[in-house]
Amino acid sequence: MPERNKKTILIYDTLRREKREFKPVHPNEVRMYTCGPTVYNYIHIGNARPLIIFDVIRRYFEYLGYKVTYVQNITDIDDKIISQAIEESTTTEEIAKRYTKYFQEDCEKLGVKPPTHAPKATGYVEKMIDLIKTLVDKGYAYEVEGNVFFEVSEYHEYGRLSGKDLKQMEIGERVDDVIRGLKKAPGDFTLWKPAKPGEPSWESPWGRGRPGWHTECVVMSTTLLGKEFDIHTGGIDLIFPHHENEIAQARCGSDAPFAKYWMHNEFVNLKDKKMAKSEGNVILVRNLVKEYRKEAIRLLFLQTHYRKQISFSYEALEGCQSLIEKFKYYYSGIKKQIKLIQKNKFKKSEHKKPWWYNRKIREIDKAMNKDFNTAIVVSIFFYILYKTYFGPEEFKFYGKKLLDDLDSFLGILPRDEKKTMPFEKIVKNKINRKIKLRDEYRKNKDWEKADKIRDELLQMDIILEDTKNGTKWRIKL
RNA sequence: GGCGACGUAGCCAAGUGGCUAAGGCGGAGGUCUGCAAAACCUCUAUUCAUCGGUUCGAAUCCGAUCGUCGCCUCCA
Repeated sequence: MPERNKKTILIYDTLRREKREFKPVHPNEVRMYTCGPTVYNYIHIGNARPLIIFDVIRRYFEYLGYKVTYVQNITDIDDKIISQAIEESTTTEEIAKRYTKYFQEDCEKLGVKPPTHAPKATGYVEKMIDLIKTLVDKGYAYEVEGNVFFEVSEYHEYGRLSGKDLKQMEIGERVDDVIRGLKKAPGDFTLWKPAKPGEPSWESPWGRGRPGWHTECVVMSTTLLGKEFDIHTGGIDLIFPHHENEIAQARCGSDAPFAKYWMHNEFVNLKDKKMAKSEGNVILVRNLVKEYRKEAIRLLFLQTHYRKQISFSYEALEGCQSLIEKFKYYYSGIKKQIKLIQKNKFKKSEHKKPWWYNRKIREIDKAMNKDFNTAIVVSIFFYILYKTYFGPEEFKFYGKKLLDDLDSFLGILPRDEKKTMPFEKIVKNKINRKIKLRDEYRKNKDWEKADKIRDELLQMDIILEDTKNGTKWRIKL
């Protein structure tokens, strides 16, 4: 595919605070790492934003012809998992296993392509211990009573990513007083912590314990993607301390450059407050996908640039939903049109590229290559859809091709539903019987009874449309 | 207290120095229809939070003011 614009992609890099030209570490390859979930709970639509936006960016690179290796970790050992296990009176393994499954199901329901690798933290503990050992040996970390802390003042670039000056910072209130007493400086962060009796733990030079919060991402990203890889992504809240601490460990642990570009998405707000488990104002993906199509949810996020806050509202989502309904109408219309003209007079060779074909490709590239402006791409998508549907016959084929190409990374085109399930056949017959009955009433101009049937079906989310070719029905999306 | 982002129609949102300020949702009117639904056509910001400044020219640059949000603490 298009060699065309590979060299001109601009990515806003959080580290440098500017848009930088994307130059892959390995030619024609993109290696990306995203911080995945801690699996102790269901994900909400705030979590869905990075999943969707980085899925689109990943697929855009693939669309351009890059070989993409995409790694997203699963944090399956953590304080929150332990407390959730206690709450549900079960094991941490059980909790992690269950919520990993739920997470992957939710991703699928959002149309997110599975990552190339989905490593689990518990599979990399040995390597984490190695890294921590190295950091201790090099003098960047110190051990106190079974804890190992990273000594932030030893790394002179600490604070560069987040733009923080350690001296100006207020140190968190919630840090355990005991832990605080052990640290040399309040900003030092935990690399290894001793396990309490009954907690999952691993043997280490500092006694039985488990790794801190930030080491796993360093180890897994560099193991699977190399000491230097292209893009590291995550939510804006991860900049500090998580990503800052990753950089510190990676750079001090080896002379590796680590991630070349840092991308961060802005938040989803609900009533002007960020959506977060800690705020208690979450809307779960699990519930949302029952009512709304995944294409609508994706569209909602793609209509806004990823570095801008989104204020979530059902009103906006409803709007996306009805737009998806339109997409379906146009797209299946185009497919029917093509079938028809191919059956009649057209041969494949007679299909022509529309006059706007190359222009639109250029516009798409321009928008995407300028730090992934998906909002513009979506508007171009409308244009192509309308132009193809209403345009002349010879343009239909290439118009559709362009739509398919675009949708290979947007994922907003509703495809045909899955094959009919047996029980659906029964339902269909029932609906058809009702429609037949209603037709009788309509013939006799018994509008009251006819409308009653229509209302009944509407109650079941069945919308009737009286057309010249008889009554058609469709399911309310 | 330190650092950062944002404020464009009823709503979502693009545009960041120069053609009449994209696009979508919603709304209004029309065509069609038994009435609807769907579809199609038309309309829907003299103005970009406010006030100053720079400029031949600003939503776009600079300054001030007001407002909203985020990070500094587990969080996408």
